[in-house]
Amino acid sequence: MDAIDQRIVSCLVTDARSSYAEIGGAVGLSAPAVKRRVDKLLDMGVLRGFTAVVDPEALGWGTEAFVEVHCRGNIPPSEIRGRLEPLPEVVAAYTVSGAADAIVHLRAANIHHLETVLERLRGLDIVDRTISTVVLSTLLDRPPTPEH
Amino acid sequence: MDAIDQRIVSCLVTDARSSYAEIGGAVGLSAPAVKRRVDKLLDMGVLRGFTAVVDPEALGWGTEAFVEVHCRGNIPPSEIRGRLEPLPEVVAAYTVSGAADAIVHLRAANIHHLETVLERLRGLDIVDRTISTVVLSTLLDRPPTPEH
DNA sequence: TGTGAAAACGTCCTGGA
DNA sequence: TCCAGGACGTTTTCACA
Repeated sequence: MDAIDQRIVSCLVTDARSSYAEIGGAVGLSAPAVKRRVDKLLDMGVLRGFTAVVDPEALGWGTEAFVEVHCRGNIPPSEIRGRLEPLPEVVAAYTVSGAADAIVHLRAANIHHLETVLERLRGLDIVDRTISTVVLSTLLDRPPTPEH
Repeated sequence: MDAIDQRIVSCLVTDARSSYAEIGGAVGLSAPAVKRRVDKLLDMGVLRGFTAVVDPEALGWGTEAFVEVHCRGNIPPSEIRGRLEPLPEVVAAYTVSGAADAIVHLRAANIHHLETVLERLRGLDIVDRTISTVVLSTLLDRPPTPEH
């Protein structure tokens, strides 16, 4: 993972469908050399894959919320994960420091759908109570880059 | 935006570097037909682009936090955005309902780096106070899919 | 790591349902 | 209007130096 690898990752984060020749031109390497490095980065797990960036609004996921989840008793993270994974509206979830056991990032079609999801979340027997924060607008959303 | 478009988007979310022929095989269309639909989806803004999924740990961004930001007085969202955008450690930011003016998602190299970033955040003249929640582990992290 | 060749792919254009 | 098929230039992907 040297400086050239970092620049290759930057290129792919900017556009995952750019050709090896293009990337090579940007970093000063031939296309096969770039491919070998990309394969290695995938193998090492630095690159996990390539995905399309979609507009959630256009797909009918216009409403977002962050939910602090407080669990009953001592629930291991794997248990929380197992309960959240079947809910398609959960796009991300974290265990956190502080009073809450987890922060859950939800995406729903609208406020009504969000309410239904929150009810299902509260209905889980591991969940004691939840504190919801509805997202009004997204100010910023960008992928992490290799350079600081 | 019909059922075939949704499946094309799903394919691209799963692997943004798959070929048009591969996608065509999955959805029952020829490669040129898939390309035309992808071009249209890009044009409509449903697809915003294609990016590499990187492992933040591998890039030296091992520490994450969510920060509730409370501003002084009435600050418009565009002003908040403008102040957060220059900070590379801010990976996402939202205006939200409730007492806080914004929720900021931070990524830092380590706890010490995180502390520095929090200080810079608190140093902004628009910021009154902040409440930080450090992420201990990521339970789930997945892109939004077209189907419910 | 770069070079070169073969196979696969992207990207047009044209005909047909 | 939207799709399949074909042609041509490009890219991927290998072997070898």
